[in-house]
Amino acid sequence: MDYSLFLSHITRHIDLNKEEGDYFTSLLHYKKLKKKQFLLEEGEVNTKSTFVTSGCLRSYVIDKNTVEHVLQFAPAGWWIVDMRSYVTGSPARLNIDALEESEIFYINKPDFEDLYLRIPKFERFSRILGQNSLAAYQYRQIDNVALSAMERYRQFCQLYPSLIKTLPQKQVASYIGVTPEFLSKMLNTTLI
Amino acid sequence: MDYSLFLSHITRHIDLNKEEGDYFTSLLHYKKLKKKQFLLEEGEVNTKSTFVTSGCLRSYVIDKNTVEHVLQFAPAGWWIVDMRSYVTGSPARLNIDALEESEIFYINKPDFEDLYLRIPKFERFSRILGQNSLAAYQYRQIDNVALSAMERYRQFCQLYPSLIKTLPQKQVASYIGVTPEFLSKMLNTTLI
DNA sequence: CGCGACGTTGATTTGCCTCAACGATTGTGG
DNA sequence: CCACAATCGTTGAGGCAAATCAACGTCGCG
Repeated sequence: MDYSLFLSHITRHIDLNKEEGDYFTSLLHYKKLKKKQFLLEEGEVNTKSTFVTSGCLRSYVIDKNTVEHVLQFAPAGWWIVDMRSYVTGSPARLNIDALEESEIFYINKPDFEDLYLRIPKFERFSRILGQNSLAAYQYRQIDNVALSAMERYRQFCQLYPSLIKTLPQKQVASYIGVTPEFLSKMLNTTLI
Repeated sequence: MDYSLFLSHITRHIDLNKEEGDYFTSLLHYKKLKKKQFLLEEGEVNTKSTFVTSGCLRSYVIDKNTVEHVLQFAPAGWWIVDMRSYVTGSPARLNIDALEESEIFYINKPDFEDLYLRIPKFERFSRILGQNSLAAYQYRQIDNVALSAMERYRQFCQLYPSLIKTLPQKQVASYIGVTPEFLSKMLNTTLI
């Protein structure tokens, strides 16, 4: 099993010796997801932290008109979770599925809690990860309220230059908060 | 100086003995803010973590049409920070000011970093705080994309029953993402 | 007292949505 | 390996939620 991407992600923030690394990887579960396969469905409890090693997942809600709204894309190297459900054990509002064939590692919450006690350095790791995620969410929120649809699209292209090439346009539309029809018109009429 | 609200906030998540509590409070700076006084202005670097003990602060952006968009309210017992600026040292996009006369404690970032090394339990505290904040931001984002203006207003009333009574209506409008005129019409025409 | 901030109401505009139809591409089962 | 079904992007007509602009009454405060 290839843990290298995951371990290098961890050791960007904290140092691990061999024993600690081995203990950590012993907690990991590997899973391969087919396109459209669900990792979490609305109403279930999100009991694991998931790290993507290949492919691309997404989290999204479905509103009362059955329209999907993408909250996050998670290509290789990203975590994805319904944090409220994970922290409180309440039913998830988010769905998480695979946009293409993908590989993930996940850790069950009780194992992660043990890990904090056994190797307290992981508290630091999660603290840093949480702060970075929070920074991203704050700024996404700012963009959503302060920018026009076209500006949000440009922002998205800047932020995820690699995703823009592979993602179906309707997924991008859902992420930036417009209909696929509108995004299409926007891209084909705005010549500037 | 009254540290009780702050300390009880901390000890909800981690235990502190007297010595640890004393060291922690020795890092705190007290400040009283007048109404409309700024704690952070766009372009500055957010170098401190701020905890509110009385009154109410807000963070907001100003878009290119000079319209304010409120990202967060911070009444007593809440933290407030431009996390991207705090983490990376980049110029802040957020403004933070006081909606009324308020009291805060802040900790400078280098002191907080030392605190993590001196009392590693604070890594755990910040990890838990970060996860809770992340949960809140994810769900706010969901509400913003999946709910109508009226539903967002109701959601706000549920979430901040105490704020709704004291806050000027235009601040609430800005938070839920509509103009003050529209919120007024919405509340006076919808009889249901 | 007088000024500025706030809430309200009306007339008008607009950014984006809805619905519908169509061609191009992808993928899948017979 | 082909045929058919999905899925996707595009385009047009029409509609609606919310914004903009403007005017006015009220209140709190310096």
